[in-house]
Amino acid sequence: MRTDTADLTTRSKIRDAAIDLFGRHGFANTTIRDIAAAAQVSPGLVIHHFASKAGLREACDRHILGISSQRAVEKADVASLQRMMAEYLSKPDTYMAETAYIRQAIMDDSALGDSFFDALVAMTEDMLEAGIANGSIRPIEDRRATAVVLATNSMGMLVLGRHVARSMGQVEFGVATVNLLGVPVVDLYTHPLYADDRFLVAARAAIQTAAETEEH
Amino acid sequence: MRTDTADLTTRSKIRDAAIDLFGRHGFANTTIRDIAAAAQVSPGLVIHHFASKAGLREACDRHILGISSQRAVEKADVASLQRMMAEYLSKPDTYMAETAYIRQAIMDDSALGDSFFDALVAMTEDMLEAGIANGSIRPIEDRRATAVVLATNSMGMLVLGRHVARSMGQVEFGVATVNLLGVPVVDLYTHPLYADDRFLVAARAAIQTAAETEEH
DNA sequence: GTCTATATAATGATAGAC
DNA sequence: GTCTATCATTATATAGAC
Repeated sequence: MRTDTADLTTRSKIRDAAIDLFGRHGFANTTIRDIAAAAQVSPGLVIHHFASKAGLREACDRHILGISSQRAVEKADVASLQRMMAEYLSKPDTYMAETAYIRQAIMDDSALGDSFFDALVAMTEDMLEAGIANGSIRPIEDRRATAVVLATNSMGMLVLGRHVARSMGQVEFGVATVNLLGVPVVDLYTHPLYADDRFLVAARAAIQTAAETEEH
Repeated sequence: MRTDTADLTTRSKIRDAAIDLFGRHGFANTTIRDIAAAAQVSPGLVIHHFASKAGLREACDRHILGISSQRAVEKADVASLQRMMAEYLSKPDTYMAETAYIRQAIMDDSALGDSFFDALVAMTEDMLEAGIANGSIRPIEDRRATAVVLATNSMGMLVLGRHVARSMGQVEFGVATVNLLGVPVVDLYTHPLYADDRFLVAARAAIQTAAETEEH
């Protein structure tokens, strides 16, 4: 029981087909002909509506940014993040194309990808501050850098989804993969990986040395 | 004082130019003409040596795989990994093209990218086992899944390097970025992020629920 | 708004001279 | 081995009919 694209305007039908194909195969590997075929219109009509392939991409970017920032209005705390995560995973069809498109935008040199990553870092930093304030998260020295690392870890899971799934013996990244990795991920943030601080001491020393070498 | 490409055969000069451009702009965004121009030869000669663009890519893949597996002969323990890391970071020019190429291979649907990621996971799992055995790493329940998560975190930093650098106010990912993030990364593996295990308990419960819903 | 037909450009690949 | 010239294909984009 899906609404599909029956009630959409032709313009948005083309745009949605483009989002789907750009997200699955990347911008460079997708042709206007592919998009026209998927939207069941002529190639000329695609240009008629969006002027150029670049214009079509911009329209896709704007649309994705719109529906996402609309969703980001919700509070950015851990609980709502988990709710969003669950929502995403429970309705793959709805969010799959959107997620894949964002993934490609982050891998390409795209302004949309930049703003998404930046937003994730900002959100992570806020959650860090809030968590430290309410005692659920340990006080962190370098909160900015830690937020960047945490955001990178999250986004890396999305970008590398194909590899992650394969490594866990799955055909594609999905609910099953998350069920396999969810606990190990949280476990790594709950119990230290290293038995003692020898690696941290070594890292501090290495960077100290690097800094001194830098300034002679 | 660089050796540059003066003493290389024309064939390898073309191949190196291809590795550079494929790594920087991706396979689909690089034309044979671009490569020919970079190698200062005619487009026809590129085809003469490699038969097709796909053939050229295979040659690049083989070459990268060759020099990397040659390097992987070295012991895969934490110390030599850190030495390799330092080596990479101290000689950017030498390894930059290679690293960028591997990064693209991992983002593309490429057999080379697959084997690299798989190798990283295997190496990580070995280091996990060894570290647990010698007491430097805490005993881990699901070692496979944890190795996948750790490998994803590492690889994510490489794939998302551009974003990481930008988030830390740098123009490109390099030694300076690593100096900023090295300690926070190791710190996260040394001290738990969460103050208690409430999130772990919640994650276990959520996955338990998901599993029960699955089987009704 | 939508289509067909076509112009124009870029690209991968071929052929043959040197 | 290397180049120039060219082909064949594919792509974006335009023009004009309906």
